[in-house]
Amino acid sequence: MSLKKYHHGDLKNALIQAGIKILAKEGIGGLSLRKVAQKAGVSHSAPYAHFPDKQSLIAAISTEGFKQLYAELDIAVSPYSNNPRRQLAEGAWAYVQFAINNTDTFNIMFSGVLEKEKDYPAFVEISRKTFERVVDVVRVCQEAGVLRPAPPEMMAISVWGQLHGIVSLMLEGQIPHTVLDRFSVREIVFFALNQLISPPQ
Amino acid sequence: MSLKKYHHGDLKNALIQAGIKILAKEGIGGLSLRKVAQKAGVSHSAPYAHFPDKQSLIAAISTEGFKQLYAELDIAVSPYSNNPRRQLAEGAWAYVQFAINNTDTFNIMFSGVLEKEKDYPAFVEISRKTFERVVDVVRVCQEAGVLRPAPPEMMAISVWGQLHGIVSLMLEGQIPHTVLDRFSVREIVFFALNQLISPPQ
DNA sequence: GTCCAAATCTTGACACCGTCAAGATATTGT
DNA sequence: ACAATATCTTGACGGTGTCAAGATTTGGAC
Repeated sequence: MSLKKYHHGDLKNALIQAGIKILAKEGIGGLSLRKVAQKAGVSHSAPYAHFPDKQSLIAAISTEGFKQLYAELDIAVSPYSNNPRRQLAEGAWAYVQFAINNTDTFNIMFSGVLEKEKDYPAFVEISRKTFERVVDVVRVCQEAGVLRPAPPEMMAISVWGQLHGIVSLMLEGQIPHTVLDRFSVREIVFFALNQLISPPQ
Repeated sequence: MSLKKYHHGDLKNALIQAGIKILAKEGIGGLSLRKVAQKAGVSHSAPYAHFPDKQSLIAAISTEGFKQLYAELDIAVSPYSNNPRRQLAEGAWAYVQFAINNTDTFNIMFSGVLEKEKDYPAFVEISRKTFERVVDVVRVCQEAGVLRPAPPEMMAISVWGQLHGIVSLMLEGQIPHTVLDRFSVREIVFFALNQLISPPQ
């Protein structure tokens, strides 16, 4: 945590950043501890001073991804705190954008690459916090009649699940091109979201 | 394709079956070509006579998974061809059951493990066929007024995405236990699905 | 039936990987 | 100043995907 440099400086963060870059450039398959170490300019087993194993580095990268996702959701949503419908739409679109613009990070966060998430408190915490944020938006929407009355967590899972499912299938190439030729991603996403939303007025 | 045995017998299928077993027992992390070869009783590079690389074996396993998923969907849906609402419900639940009962196969099929799906025609074909089946069910539901009028492919993506997203988040441990304590998986799934369905009558 | 080309499988090697042990080096607290 | 600790290096281990070379089996042409 100190700003002062010793052997390397803040190697722990350097490793995380190197990992994020490699992930973005070469995908999950190209992400190895040894490559991360090399990119940070240290020997192949230097990372073991900061991470007990590869899973732990992956957990740190995933946690960073969640922090970024949370931040982007917050930025998208905050300006419209008095317009629940708009807030939901902007948040939803921000989620989709994040997934598309950070495919591999998104995959590492949500695709079973991290095997025992509950072992990593920071990951659990930011993931819980993100879900709470979604629940809050959903609750406001319900109070404004934009979403139907129901337990807000339940409705939040419907909304989040809807977005998450569609964008996952899209990234996986499971949406046939016969569909993608006729409709834009935006149309698909908002058509689905609108199924959950009560008609205006 | 011949039923006759030569060196091993139908090694290609034996490798796929061995892979499926290892996948179910040890997860994706435990799936290696060498282990698959050993389980099939051949040397470590025998698989290269049938699969150009590991991705290709994974594609074959994924394809097998899709065939099973298609079969289970079909079995669940067929008995109710004159009851669209029931058909949708049974199909949806079958999808969720498949994901829960075959976590790792499901992950290999949908979680970016297979990197260039379009290179594997059999995979593309069964995946397309499965989507078409969903579209058919959706279309019937629309004609019966169970689902709202819209381009059927669009509505199919909404339904499939909804289910896929919820079950993915669940498998990933992203649904907080505070929610899982209060609601069963069945309640969560059908609450979400009901958001998409027009009220009866 | 014989023989040859192709398919199938084995052996051995290579570079890369995650991980660990032993030791070197720098930092921190006393 | 020194001892305890954190950090990093070197070197090793078994496991991995992949390839090349060669052995073995098969199926078809004659």
